[in-house]
Amino acid sequence: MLSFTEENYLKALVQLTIFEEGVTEVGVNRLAEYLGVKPATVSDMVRKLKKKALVNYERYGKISLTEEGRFLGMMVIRRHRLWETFLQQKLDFSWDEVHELAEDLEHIHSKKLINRLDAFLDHPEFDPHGDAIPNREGEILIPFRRTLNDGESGKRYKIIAVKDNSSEFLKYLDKLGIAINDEATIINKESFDELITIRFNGKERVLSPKVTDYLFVICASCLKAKKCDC
Amino acid sequence: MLSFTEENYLKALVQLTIFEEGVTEVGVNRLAEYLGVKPATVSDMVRKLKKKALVNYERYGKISLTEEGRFLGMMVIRRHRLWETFLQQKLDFSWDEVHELAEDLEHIHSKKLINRLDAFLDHPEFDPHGDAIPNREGEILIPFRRTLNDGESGKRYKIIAVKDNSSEFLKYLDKLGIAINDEATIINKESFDELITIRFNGKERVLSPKVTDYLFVICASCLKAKKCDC
DNA sequence: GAATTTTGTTAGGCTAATCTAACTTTATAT
DNA sequence: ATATAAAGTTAGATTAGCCTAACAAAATTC
Ligand SMILES: [Mn+2]
Ligand SMILES: [Mn+2]
Ligand SMILES: [Mn+2]
Ligand SMILES: [Mn+2]
Repeated sequence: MLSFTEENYLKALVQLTIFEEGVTEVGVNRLAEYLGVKPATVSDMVRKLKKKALVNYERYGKISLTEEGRFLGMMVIRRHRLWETFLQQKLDFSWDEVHELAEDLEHIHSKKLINRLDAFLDHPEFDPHGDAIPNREGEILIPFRRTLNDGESGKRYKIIAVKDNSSEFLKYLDKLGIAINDEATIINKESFDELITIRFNGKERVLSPKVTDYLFVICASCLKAKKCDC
Repeated sequence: MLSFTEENYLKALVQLTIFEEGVTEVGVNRLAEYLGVKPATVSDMVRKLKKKALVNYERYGKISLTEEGRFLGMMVIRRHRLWETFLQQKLDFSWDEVHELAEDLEHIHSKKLINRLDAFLDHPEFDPHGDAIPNREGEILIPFRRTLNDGESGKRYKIIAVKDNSSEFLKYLDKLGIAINDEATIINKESFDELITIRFNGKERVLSPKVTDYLFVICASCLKAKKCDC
């Protein structure tokens, strides 16, 4: 059985080497920074995870997940996102509150519990932040995700997920009236300061890159494909 | 903030000094036995809890809870019993499965979460084992509880709670067809081997003291009083 | 009231997860 | 191709929670 801490290392590795576009391995320093610990600590832990066959790693080399490590990391994320969905849908928490609570709940291990929870929620596909929920095999839909900042003027986009789950960011979106599944048209793109003006639900808003860089979108014409290369 | 372990010590102390009839303090050995650790370990931990003003204790003396310690211990039990109720009512777990899972869930700290859960469940009074759920002030109904083994032949009793939450015991009750809130009449009490025969719901069962000692009852004539001295 | 048993404490050690400080290896830039 | 910078490792310390073994105090028994 994995400890709390070991699970958090695996989860971090999934985030950094699978969800991060085009990266399949990370260094000790990057992982340490991500987890908020010192490189020395990661150095030790990674040796331990290697002994358990959860990561690939050689002295002074890069770290990547093994099949088993990837699966276990995905399970942590599955639990996290299912609990977030439960908290929002059944206990009426707002989307900026659920992440914190799920950080603890994700470490409750029972397989049966999490599958019952999944059924109770009617097998949700996405969590409150628009992130896909891995299935019980650890498989997940990882779409090519572009941000609103990459969008073109005049085109229409659907907001499918947020890249930042922090309470501050999510509350700001609430204030702007922006929510997952909203469709917005870019009516202006200022190249000087990267300000983007969008129109949606009859409203008009000016957004800075601090927002547009953290909103994942799909262009309206690719909606069915759940993938957008155009 | 209390650790997992500290919370388990406080919970154990509530069980031993508040729920156990007529006991207000315990020794190091008893607590160690209850928690499944060595006395030396308890000796250390109790000094730590005293420094945090959660227990009253002097070297070579008995251990009891302070006001604060009692409250925090009660909160652990409140969370435990609310989660048990959730698991049974919403996720369809059976009463012999919920205790194990609640052992982990009880350590999730958010006050808001537990109060939302309470509301979601419609403020239940009792958990799946018939145990009263402490309210948010840490208050609890502690009825005078007698077991079926103390009952008299010919009288009618309602089964209100079980004293043992183990899966084995609860499954045996399922097999006998005995459930919380059943009403049964004692039709025979054998003084030689303490076997008790009851009739309930048209069935008749012979019970050993291993069962009758672990079923809390109230006599049918005192049902409204929720307390039974007769 | 002394001997024995029970109960509780202390000293010293272990493991997991963290740190700091000193060091080594690898990468980058002249 | 060196020098410098960046990345990674190691040694030694700390804290929480546990252990065993030796000891001390308190309670019981004779
Ligand atoms: Mn989250
Ligand atoms: Mn999420
Ligand atoms: Mn229980
Ligand atoms: Mn219970």
